[in-house]
Amino acid sequence: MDEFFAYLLQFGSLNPQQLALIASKTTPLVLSKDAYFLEAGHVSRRVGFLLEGVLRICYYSKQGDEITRNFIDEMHLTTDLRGLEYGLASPEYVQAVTDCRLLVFAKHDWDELAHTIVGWSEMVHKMTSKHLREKLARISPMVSQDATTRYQEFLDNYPQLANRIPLSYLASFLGITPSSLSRIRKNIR
Amino acid sequence: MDEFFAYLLQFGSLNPQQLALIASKTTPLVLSKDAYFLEAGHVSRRVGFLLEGVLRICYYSKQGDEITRNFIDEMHLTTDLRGLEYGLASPEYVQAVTDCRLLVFAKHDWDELAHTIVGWSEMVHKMTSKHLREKLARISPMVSQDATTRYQEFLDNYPQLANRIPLSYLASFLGITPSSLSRIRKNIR
DNA sequence: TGCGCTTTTTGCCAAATGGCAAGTGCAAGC
DNA sequence: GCTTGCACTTGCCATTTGGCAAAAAGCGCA
Repeated sequence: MDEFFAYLLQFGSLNPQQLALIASKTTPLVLSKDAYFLEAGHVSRRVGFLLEGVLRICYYSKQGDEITRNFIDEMHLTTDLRGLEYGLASPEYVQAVTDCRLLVFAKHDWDELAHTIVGWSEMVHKMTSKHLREKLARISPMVSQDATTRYQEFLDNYPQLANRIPLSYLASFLGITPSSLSRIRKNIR
Repeated sequence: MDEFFAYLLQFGSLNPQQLALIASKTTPLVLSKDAYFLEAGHVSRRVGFLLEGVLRICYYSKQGDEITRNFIDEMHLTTDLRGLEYGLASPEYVQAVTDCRLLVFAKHDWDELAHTIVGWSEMVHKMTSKHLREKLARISPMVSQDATTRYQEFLDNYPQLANRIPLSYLASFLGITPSSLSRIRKNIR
């Protein structure tokens, strides 16, 4: 829980009462490897904070290929804004890559905090936009880089992740085939 | 100005007085082709709404190559959130690809609207997150697609843009060389 | 331990893309 | 009409990456 408080306090100040209120709205959730936190076609009505483990976001392309679009690692929030803000079904899956522990808010509680905690929606705004900006900043350069550079940047961005993720997921995230990633790894050694 | 009002009203309701107040804070700005709306190293303290023309966001890679990261077309906002929200210098340029007409807010006025118009910061939040989510949704698939598919998706996403943008900028945006884009165009014909 | 399954590595060849340089086309200015 | 500059196209060849299949390695489980 302390880790979650530390995360929140990046985005504004909260007194102990407020932190306690926030904590009282969370439910612990354990996901086994390969279990889904969110399935495509469903409306996400919750917000998760990942205490331990790795999640991935994936979808199926028109050609039917499964594509891993993003990884979520410890101490980050995960939700589907389409569901949370607009009540729309998610086109993507959120799946546990390893066993995971999360703290989960129901949408209702998450939204209600805005009425109880002054500045809460401001903080949520900052979390959302920081999160989106960081994703964008990581993905944008990938378009103009070759596969080896993309892999090395991934290692820089997520040093603690590479050895916990199956090669096939990582290859898909990098936009290359598993064979190519395997060869790239060999060349780097 | 009506186009700008229509844009704003996507994100919440505003009465005529409020619209008039907002309008009174804008300054028209004309940019000639190739002029900069924002230069790397500077702190952006304004928000622009593009009435006419095309802008691009670009930067220089470590290798010194100029890379076009994004295009902004009519009826969209442009700013640098690092400057606006955190007072940080922009690492990127915002340059006019064609002659442009904009409406511009000074940061001070933009922020002040939050005190005068109930729900303004909420609206700004929605604009920001919608904008970021859309960019992300367009860029993400590009990583896993081949160059031809990326080009065709670009045509779908920005049908009115392709013929107004120099081939070299578009190639850079797509992460390929101008020669390759030229060949792709030939193959599609 | 040994079996069956999945994941990763490797080899072989084809296709896509890059690098570079020369050629073409078009528009502005003289 | 000619020249000049710039953007785009094309040709040639090297490199990267993909597709496919087989081999090897890892892993759970009886």
